[in-house]
Amino acid sequence: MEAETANATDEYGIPVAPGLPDAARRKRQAIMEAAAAEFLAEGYSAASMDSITSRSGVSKATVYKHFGNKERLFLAAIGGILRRTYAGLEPYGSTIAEAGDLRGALIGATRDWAALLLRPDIVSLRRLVIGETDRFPQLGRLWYDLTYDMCDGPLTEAVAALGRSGKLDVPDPVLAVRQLVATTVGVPQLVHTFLPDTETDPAELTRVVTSGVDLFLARYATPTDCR
Amino acid sequence: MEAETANATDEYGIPVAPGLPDAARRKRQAIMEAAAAEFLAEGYSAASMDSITSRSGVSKATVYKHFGNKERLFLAAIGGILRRTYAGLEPYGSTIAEAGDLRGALIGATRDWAALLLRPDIVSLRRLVIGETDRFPQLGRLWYDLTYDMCDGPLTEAVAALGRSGKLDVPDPVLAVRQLVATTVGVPQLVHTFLPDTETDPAELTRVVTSGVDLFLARYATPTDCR
DNA sequence: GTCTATACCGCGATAGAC
DNA sequence: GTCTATCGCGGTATAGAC
Repeated sequence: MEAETANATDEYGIPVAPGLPDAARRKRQAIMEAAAAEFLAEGYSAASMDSITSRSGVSKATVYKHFGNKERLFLAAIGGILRRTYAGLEPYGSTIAEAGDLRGALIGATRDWAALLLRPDIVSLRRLVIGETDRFPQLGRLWYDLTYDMCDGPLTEAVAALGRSGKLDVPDPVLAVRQLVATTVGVPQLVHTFLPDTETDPAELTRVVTSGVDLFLARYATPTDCR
Repeated sequence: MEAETANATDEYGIPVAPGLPDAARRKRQAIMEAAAAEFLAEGYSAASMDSITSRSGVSKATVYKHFGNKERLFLAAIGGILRRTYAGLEPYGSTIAEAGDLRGALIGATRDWAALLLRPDIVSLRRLVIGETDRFPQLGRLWYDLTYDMCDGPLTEAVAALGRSGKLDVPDPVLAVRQLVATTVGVPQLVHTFLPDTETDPAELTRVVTSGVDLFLARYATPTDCR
């Protein structure tokens, strides 16, 4: 049996910090930040615990006291970044069901969401999670769930509500939202995923997202007139 | 200056085999296959040259004679798989412009393309390429170009032709095809990317792809009647 | 809890005989 | 071209003093 300090995990199997003295907490935080930078730059296997140690300014033994081994440090660092990235966000779609201008609201929400996912640091984080999904399925599941909770879920809720009130004609709200996200966010994201130096300027992003929303509405909007 | 045998590359910077004796070619092939299996299972950094050596049944020195170093072996093995995977395929979309049943042709083409990209070995290969794109941008570029040449390019050609002949109303054929691919292939692909043990049965795939094609046609098909 | 010093191993790559 | 044997480095993880 090992010390519980190094073994507490959440429902994804990602390490969490129990109650600790203040000085220890600050060091733990420094280690996590150094680890995140190293893992993002090098990937899991190529990252070195020595490098993380010197980046964080503590000794190697301290790193191992806190996290036990490299795998747990990886999960704590990347899982932490993931959580922090999404923690400050307003769930998208929460205001869409009540919006007077549905088309404008959809464009705004998907553009914001796309702008976040196209940020270079998020693109790199996403590449890392995808690349390590075979070894660390918890991270893939965490990414998927966070994305669902912050984006697809609320949007599905809103689309279903609009369906009930007759403003949209959506036989399958879940699928419809996945299509909406794919035609808006997914289109530029595919390029950024494979071509590292791609940049999408805001005007082009707006154009793509707008076209995607119009595609969505052409199929799912309730016909209002016919001339 | 090193021997040219170990340094010939194609336009992506991926090693290619020059003219070699037959026995050497067979060993080279065995090394490439062992390397592909090892890299796919372990990723680049965690893969071991010793393991590749013993898998392939030749000595380590022979591996280095043929490929020079680990990076070049990785590029040759993964680039080779990529090329071989796509080499036997009929480019999608080539028959779409002339098809009598446009909707059926689009459903067939996107379903076939999706079925290929959802194969577990292709999903793993894609994860590997994405995960190593920062370190090996040639592979990301190669994947992107192959995908374009086999799928998006021909489809764009067909859609543009259908636009010229008045059967579709597409102001931007390039964007329209990216949207079509996103709503069909991209929707199930996203799940498979992050959740390793996902399976999509053929009926569900057909349902998703059909819905995506109908979404596409709702916006871009030329209106025929209005009741 | 934190440090320094180190054990121990597997890695990529090479030398030299054949 | 191919082999066996080995080098030297950097990896994760730990022991023991404070």
